[in-house]
Amino acid sequence: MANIDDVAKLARVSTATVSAVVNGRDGKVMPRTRQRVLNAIEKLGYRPNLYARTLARGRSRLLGVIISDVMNPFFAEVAQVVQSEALACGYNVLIAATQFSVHRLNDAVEHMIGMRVDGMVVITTEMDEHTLAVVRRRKIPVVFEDVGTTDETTSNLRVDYAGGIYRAVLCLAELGHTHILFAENYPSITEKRRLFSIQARSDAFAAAVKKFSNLKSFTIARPGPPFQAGIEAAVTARSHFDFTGVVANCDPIAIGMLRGFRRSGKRVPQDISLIGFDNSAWCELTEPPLTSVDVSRSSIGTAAVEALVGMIENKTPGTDIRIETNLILRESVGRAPKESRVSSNAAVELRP
Amino acid sequence: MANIDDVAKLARVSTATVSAVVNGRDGKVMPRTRQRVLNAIEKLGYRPNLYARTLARGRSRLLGVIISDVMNPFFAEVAQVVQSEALACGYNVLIAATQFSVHRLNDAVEHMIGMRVDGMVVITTEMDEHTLAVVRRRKIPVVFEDVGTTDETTSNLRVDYAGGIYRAVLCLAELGHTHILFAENYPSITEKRRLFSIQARSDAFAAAVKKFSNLKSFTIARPGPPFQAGIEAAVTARSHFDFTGVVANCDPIAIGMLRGFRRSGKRVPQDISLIGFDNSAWCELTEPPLTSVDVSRSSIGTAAVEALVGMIENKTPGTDIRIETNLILRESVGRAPKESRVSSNAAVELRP
DNA sequence: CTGAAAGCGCTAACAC
DNA sequence: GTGTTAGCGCTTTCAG
Repeated sequence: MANIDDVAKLARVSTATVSAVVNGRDGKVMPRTRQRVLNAIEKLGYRPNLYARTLARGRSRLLGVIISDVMNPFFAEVAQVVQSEALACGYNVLIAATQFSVHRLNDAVEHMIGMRVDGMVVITTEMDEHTLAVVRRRKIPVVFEDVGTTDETTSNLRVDYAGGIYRAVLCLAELGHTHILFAENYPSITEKRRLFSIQARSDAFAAAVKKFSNLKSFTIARPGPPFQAGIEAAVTARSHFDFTGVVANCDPIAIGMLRGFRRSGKRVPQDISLIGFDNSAWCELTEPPLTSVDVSRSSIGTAAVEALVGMIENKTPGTDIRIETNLILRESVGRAPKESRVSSNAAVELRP
Repeated sequence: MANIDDVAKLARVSTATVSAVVNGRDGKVMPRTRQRVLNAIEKLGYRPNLYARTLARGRSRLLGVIISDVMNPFFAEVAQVVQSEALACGYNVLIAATQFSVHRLNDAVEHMIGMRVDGMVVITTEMDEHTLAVVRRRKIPVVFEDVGTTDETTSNLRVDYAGGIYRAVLCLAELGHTHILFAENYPSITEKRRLFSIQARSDAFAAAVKKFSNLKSFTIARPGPPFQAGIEAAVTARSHFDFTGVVANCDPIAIGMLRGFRRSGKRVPQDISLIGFDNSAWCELTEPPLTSVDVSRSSIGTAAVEALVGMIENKTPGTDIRIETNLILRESVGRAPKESRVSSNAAVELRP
């Protein structure tokens, strides 16, 4: 493949001139010369080698974004927004997915360091102290989501789970619901530990309910993938608890519950009001469309890039960045029905 | 940031030795020396500069994949599969999204050339002759989807739309449906041109129906985004055509129709059987779950990488690669109802 | 305005 | 086994 020397030779100029033309530092190049260079480039199909360029420049203007899974629309959208935002700031973006493996997280980080990224944003469900330490030590500006510490080169996105869940509960309360169920899942029978962001929602629910004196609350947790867990939760919960409002800790659970309720003859929203979490694209497609708590992916993306660029270019120290949440009203919520159902507290897996 | 010289100095060896250690060319390095080098690396936090490495090696072992949109699960999954498949073959992968813009397609291609990718797979809805020519001229191995030509360095993925649609029609016919509707959308009132892959499905439907002597078929096309178009199509179609089976040209349309039918009091599958196209994740979540034609994303990914690696490493000439499609049965299809509805052929936008 | 030349950090012969 | 060194292709002073 043709290189800068070939072009220089063909245009009968030096490589410096070619470089100037290629990088738009005109002004310093006579139009005639410039044209000769351009012709040579065209003729040879010359394209600068970006490795050589980056090496020579000593600066990558590259941002790394590490997410858990490209196929998850949440992560995909965040990556997307980071990318276009970064582009606007003159940075290119390198995307890596960990597939939820700590090992691949580590690989990704090492790769980004090798690529000399100027900064990175890590929005993953998994996290590794060691990996984190490596980044810290190098003082590479980095933005995490919901990770504890903050320092000179690390910022933190804090999603306002509490606010979102509170709004969901408030909404139900205002519609007259007094008995509210929180539905969640956990990985499997043997693995009950959950991600921080998932746990945070549980905690937020407990906290939200406390603020209302007249609310009775229940929690049901089922093992397995969220959609299945949701179906099961809907069926199980109805025979154990007395409730008319439900907050699910993610949309797939809510969608599963929608199916569970329908199959057991309960109508949403006439009999039961249902609220999901994440405001994913699915919410629009369900029947009825699902009310859900929105975590702005675009806020996450823009906030991350803003923080990153600040740390990179102005040495701004890392900060906590609050990410707002909002309740998006759709048709899955309605006034609480008049009559109440029989209550009974048998043994189901539930959380305090 | 520490470089190879720093490490060499600290370990009191030459850079060649450091390089040998870093690249696992042990055998040629005494364990003692090796250890010294490793210590130095650890102490300095040394990580090889990938740009310098690639430049020196003269080979990127990089594959580029260009898709239209990361947020679309179809593209995301293809990218995903290509990535892991490539990794298995010892290639890294660079992903770029065009957001359906020809301009960005071009940028992406230029960037990949700059990165000296060994080959690329381009699965986009948009396409540009000029861009294509640039790649051809450079003889960079490339895999396209549903693009006309094939040559020494370009292969083609051909999705078997005809087979998939045929199976859908066959399925309905076998269940006793004799009046079948094909539902599709087009960008907008002013822009009726559609993507090749979309048009191919229309054509496939027409062809499939011809194979059955007893089938009566209709087509309805509505402008706008598929989900909305689907809702509208369901409502409109029922007042104009007499049908019991529907094939939609993509899942969102089918999901929209599901809503449209429900709202107009028709039950799926009791009154109407409905089949989507793409077998997206949504199909599992609808009520009832949607029967759909599956285009194997993993086949696309693996086939693409296989073809690419063949062209790169063995100079295999480009070929056409057939991608199979399958009908995935779920609950949105059932036997045709006994009675038929009144028919009337008023003026709706339809396609031959 | 243009050219010569010194790196950027690493690899891979080729010596020793 | 280990060191020396000549590139890889581009950018960027610094002269002219």
